[in-house]
Parts: sequence; C-alpha cells; structure tokens
Amino acid sequence: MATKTALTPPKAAISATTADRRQAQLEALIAAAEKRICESGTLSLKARDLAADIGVALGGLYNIVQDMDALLLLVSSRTLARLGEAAQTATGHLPMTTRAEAIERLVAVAHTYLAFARENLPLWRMIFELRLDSPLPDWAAQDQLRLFRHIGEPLHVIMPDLDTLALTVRARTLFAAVHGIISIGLEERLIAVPPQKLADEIAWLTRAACQ
Amino acid sequence: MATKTALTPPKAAISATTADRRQAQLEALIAAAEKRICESGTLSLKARDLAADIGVALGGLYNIVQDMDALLLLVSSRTLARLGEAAQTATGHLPMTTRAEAIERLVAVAHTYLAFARENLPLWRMIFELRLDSPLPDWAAQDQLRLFRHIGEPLHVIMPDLDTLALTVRARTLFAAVHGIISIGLEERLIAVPPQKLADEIAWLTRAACQ
DNA sequence: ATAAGAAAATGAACATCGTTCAAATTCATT
DNA sequence: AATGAATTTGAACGATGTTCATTTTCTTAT
Repeated sequence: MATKTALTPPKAAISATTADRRQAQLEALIAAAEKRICESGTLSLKARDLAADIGVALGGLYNIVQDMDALLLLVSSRTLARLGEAAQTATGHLPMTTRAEAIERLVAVAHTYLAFARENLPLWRMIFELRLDSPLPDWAAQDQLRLFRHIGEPLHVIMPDLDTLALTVRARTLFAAVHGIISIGLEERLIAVPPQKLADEIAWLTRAACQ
Repeated sequence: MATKTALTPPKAAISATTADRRQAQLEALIAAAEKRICESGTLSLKARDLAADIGVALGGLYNIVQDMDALLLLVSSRTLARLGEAAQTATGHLPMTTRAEAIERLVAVAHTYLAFARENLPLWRMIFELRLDSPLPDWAAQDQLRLFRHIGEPLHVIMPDLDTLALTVRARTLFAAVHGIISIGLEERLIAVPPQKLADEIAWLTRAACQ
C-alpha cells in the first residue's frame, strides 16, 4: 500500500488527483457531520445518513475515515480551532500589562468561551462527550494545549510567583471551574445556574480566583 | 390495572406477596445494574446481561421497569442518596458559627464530593451522563435539591448579605465549579488537573471564592 | 380439589446501529 | 483495447433495546 504509492512518485498529476479526491471526500464528510450534529445533536449522527449526504455507499465511509470516532475527532479538532480563533479575535488585543488588565482579559476569555459554547452548543458538547478507545493522537493534543495559552498568559501576569508547573495546574483549575459552570448551565439541568446569570457568575468566580 | 388492585384490599396477604415480589425483582435489578456499572462502566450495561443476572427472560425486564433509562434513573437516585449520607457523616458535625468555620466546612464538603467521586467513579459519572427524554420526575428532583443544603447552609454564613435567590445561584455556581474540576480531573483528559493535586486545587478555589 | 379466568413471564421477532468484505466497478498503464 | 490494480459497492453480520403473541403460572369461585 504505502510502498506502492512510494514507487510511483513521477506520476504526480495522477497521484495528486486521487489524493485530492480523498481529501475532498474527507472534507465533505466532515462538513456533513458538522451540519448534522448542529441540527440534530451528536447522538443522532448516523453512518447511513452521512454516506447519503456525501453520495457514497455505506461501506465507502470506511475508505475515507477509520471509523465513526475518528470522524468525531476531526470534527472536534475543527471546533477547537474555531474556538481558538474566537478567543484570539475577541481578547487577543486586550492589554495585560497591569494585574487588573490581566484579570479583565481573563474574564473576557471566559465570556468568549461562554459565548462560543452557546453559539455552538452541539459541537461544543461533542468535544467533551467524545470518549476515545485509542489514545489521543499528538496533533489533537497540540490542538488542546495551544488553547491554554489564552489562559496561561494572563494568569502569569496575575500570579507571577507561581512557577511554570504550578501555573499550568492553576490554569487548568480555572478552566475546569468555568467549564463546569457553563457545562451544567447550558445543559439546563435542575441544579444549573440559570442561563441569564451565567455571564455574571463566571465573571464573579474568575475575579474571586484572581484576588 | 390500578382499579383492579384498588378493588382487592381485603386480600392483603396475596396482594402483598405479588407486590413484594415485584419490589424484590426491582431491587435485584437495581443491584445487578449497580454491580455491572461499577465493574464495566455504564456503556457496557446490556439488557440481556441484566435479565440473565436476575433470572428473568429478556422481555421480563420491561415488566419491572419502563425502560433502560428508568432503571438508570433509579440507580442514579440511589447513588445521590449515598452521596448525601457521605456528606452528612463527613461534614454534618463540623461547626459553622464563624465565617472561617463555615469556609472550612465548605472545603470539607468539596473534599467529600471528591472522595465520593473517586470511590464511586462509574456510578458518579452515570449521574451526569444520563440524558432523559422525558422530564425529570419530582422525586428525582427532590433528591438533587436536598443535597444542596450541604452547600447552601455554610454559604449562608459566609455570604450573609445575599438574599435567598442569590444564595441559591451562588451555591450552584460553586458546586458547578468544583464539579468541573473533579469531572475533568477524574476523566484524566489531557488538559486535566493532575489527580494528586485535585484536593489542593479544590481547596484553593473554594477558599478563593469565599474571600 | 378442580376448572376458569386473570396475571405474569417468556423468547422469538423487529428495527436500528456500526462495521466488514467478497464482488463489481472504475481507473491507469501498456 | 486489454490487463491489472485500486476503488467503490451494498448485502450481510453481530449487537442492541424494545415489543408482543404465546405460554405458563397463579388466583379465585364452585
């Protein structure tokens, strides 16, 4: 398989069209999955529907993607990338030279996270519902770690005494706390913080954690 | 059905044995489900296995319980009850007359929650993974609301200025924050707080929120 | 005690899934 | 135009939760 492909490097044009078709199929598949997840939730995402969406036989899905989990991981990665862009455009320009500025930037990051979760609820849920059998691939791990700079950098200004390790732990604690409030809040569980109070409570907690 | 049973109150002995058998079956079913969840996780809980466990035909399950979700709700309720007992025995005796005492009691409640989640991981996860189609029954709602007194009472001492509504919201915020830290932490996700630092970080956040 | 009738238990059948794989089809090269 | 490889197909498989006609058990009245 891999050796065969390696033996035909001169025929670049043909190899390219084949590979490009696969890539196009993959992107169509990811797009179809995203659309269906947004419209009906991850739970009702069905292999047969996706195959029909992109005009491929049922079994053809498994030529494009290893299995359903692999597809969900790709969707997840794309969602995380969009979250990163949202954080960058919404908070990247905010100053954080002073401690007070850094705190407000952290509040802004948290609010951006809330807004993103609200506007992408099914896709956002999927990220945390996904339970992989195999270990997380490196590229997916990098996706997640990169996002933490949006928390780590302001936090470094706010808590300058903490060493790198302690700062990492503290960033994760703060993220998990805010995530918990949003997660339970947007699930509209019985014991959830009411939706219209989420932003205030998140700001309160973030500021309290920074004092 | 219900009218029939109501029409035979004098035959208490017979009615009782029939009803008692159902109750015994139900309890056996719940116990079997708990055991299987603890051993292999909620995901691999199968109707056929449970039927075999309690010595009933596959279809017989649906004479005992409406469907799988109803069973999971019963298991969930039982787990919440045990969590309530754990909180009561571990923190019920701690003083909370002064503000400092109330804060430490809140930290103790959070640590009890962490310990319970650790020791009952699959059952504890199930509570939050459960997504019901039908609305939560009242008795299940009461199960959850009752638990919040363990947070609300100390919090009332710590934040005496807050009215009842604000206090409820604040209690839910604090719970959700701590829950988020534990939830992500015990899932051992990439971005989780490391397990051995969970207790410290939870204590830090709880105290920070109370200053 | 026994038969009739009600209640409960049974397990085969159904609809839905994700996934596989032998067969058919398409494509590229000679 | 033919040959051989690569790709696509969709029927089939094994699980799974749930249903329901049939069988079995139990209760009650004679």
